[in-house]
Amino acid sequence: MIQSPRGTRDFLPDDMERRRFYESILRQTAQRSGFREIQTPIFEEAELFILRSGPNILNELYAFKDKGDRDLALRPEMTAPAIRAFVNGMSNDPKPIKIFYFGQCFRYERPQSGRYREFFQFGAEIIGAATPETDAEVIATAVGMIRSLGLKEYKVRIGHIGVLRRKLAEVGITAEDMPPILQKLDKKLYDEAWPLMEDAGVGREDAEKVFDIAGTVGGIEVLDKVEGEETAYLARVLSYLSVMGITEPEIDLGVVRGLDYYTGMVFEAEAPVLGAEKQICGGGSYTLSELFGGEKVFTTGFAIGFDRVLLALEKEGAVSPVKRIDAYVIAASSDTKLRAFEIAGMLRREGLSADIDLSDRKMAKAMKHASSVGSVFAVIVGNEELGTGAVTLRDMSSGEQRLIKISDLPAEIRGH
RNA sequence: GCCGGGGUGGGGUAGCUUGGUUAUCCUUGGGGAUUGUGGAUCCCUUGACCCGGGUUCAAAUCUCGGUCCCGGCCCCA
Repeated sequence: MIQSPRGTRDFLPDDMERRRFYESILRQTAQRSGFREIQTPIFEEAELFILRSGPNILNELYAFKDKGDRDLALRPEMTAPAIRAFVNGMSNDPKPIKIFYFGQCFRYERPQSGRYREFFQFGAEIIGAATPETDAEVIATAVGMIRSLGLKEYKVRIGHIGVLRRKLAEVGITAEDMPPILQKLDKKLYDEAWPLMEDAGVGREDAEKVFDIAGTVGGIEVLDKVEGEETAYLARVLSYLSVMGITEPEIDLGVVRGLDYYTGMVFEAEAPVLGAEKQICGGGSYTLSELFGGEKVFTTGFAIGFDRVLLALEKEGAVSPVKRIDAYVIAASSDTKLRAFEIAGMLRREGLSADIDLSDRKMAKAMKHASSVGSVFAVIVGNEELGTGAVTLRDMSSGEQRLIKISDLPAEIRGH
């Protein structure tokens, strides 16, 4: 037996129905805010991702050479492809540009709860604007999505990449020393950040001030405690969010995000029901286009980990509606089979979903099948009824059945 | 890359410690009891020890390696 490759999954009909249901919620939510969908290739030149994330990501990339000796890679994320597509094909579109995308990404990592080698991301970007309004719009969209999916428990934290960086620079940390320190501060591991800072020549008193900022968490009022244009900016973002009814985000000035192309506001969302891999959404404002040969354009965007959100919803006991077919057509005897197929074809042309017995089963078996595939009605095509131009329509949940003229059948089924 | 727990029909499981008859039970699938009516019951039936090496007269059971799954660390664009 051949199994699906490590870290990948088959999505069977029940899974797919559920996934498509939530996908369409995400699409509708994005469209409601004026975002339009794009689709980019599943593989790209490996260079694209190296430009974005540095050469180290090659280790976690599904990279390969094609027959033309091109260095390609399955996409590990979709922000870089989206910005590449913008540079290539949308750079002269009226700004700001609002786009969204959904699709699978691939990372060569150790699978664990909520982490797969093939996983699905939903993301959105606003390209060509750098204002508190833009950032608020993006956060509002992200939160709107999480809400419309029906997730009950989640946390949203908003920070600003500039606050900590400026403070660290002020106390004498060089740009090269900053990343490992920021990483510790992001996790609020001050004990581990301190030795690094000490080595870089920072005094204890200055370090405490840095920890203070990294630990600034709470409502809009905590912004008053930290001076600077960044906190004033965040206050404006929050006020826009507030009037749109988005009140759940907290301020967390310790939010750092991994990469240094972020330029300002950053935010994250997590679902506590998930274990170690609980982050469900991440985003912020950045510039990337200049790396890909375009002009520098400010962008704010986010990506939602679709699989994780679904996992969280499942843990919360959310149920998605089950799709049913309208009618299962059953020939009462073999000499009415042609008429049964004729009726099934007619129902389908009328836009109804109709299934029909394909093997020579007895009626009881066919009825059982109709029941197990979740058909709303059974249409019994037998000689007795056909004589008067009618069939028997059976409501599968109540068991009631009536004689219905074939010409009235679509209306009867639709009217249910 | 590291640590721990696992893998028995399509799904869920018993058996494994203490090696030994035809590998248990539930469910699902197929057929029948029911000759024009499903969800109940009964009967029949298909179907499994992750892969490979080792120990042994004998391995689902012990052992080693691989592989995959689950949880965690690291990482997380």
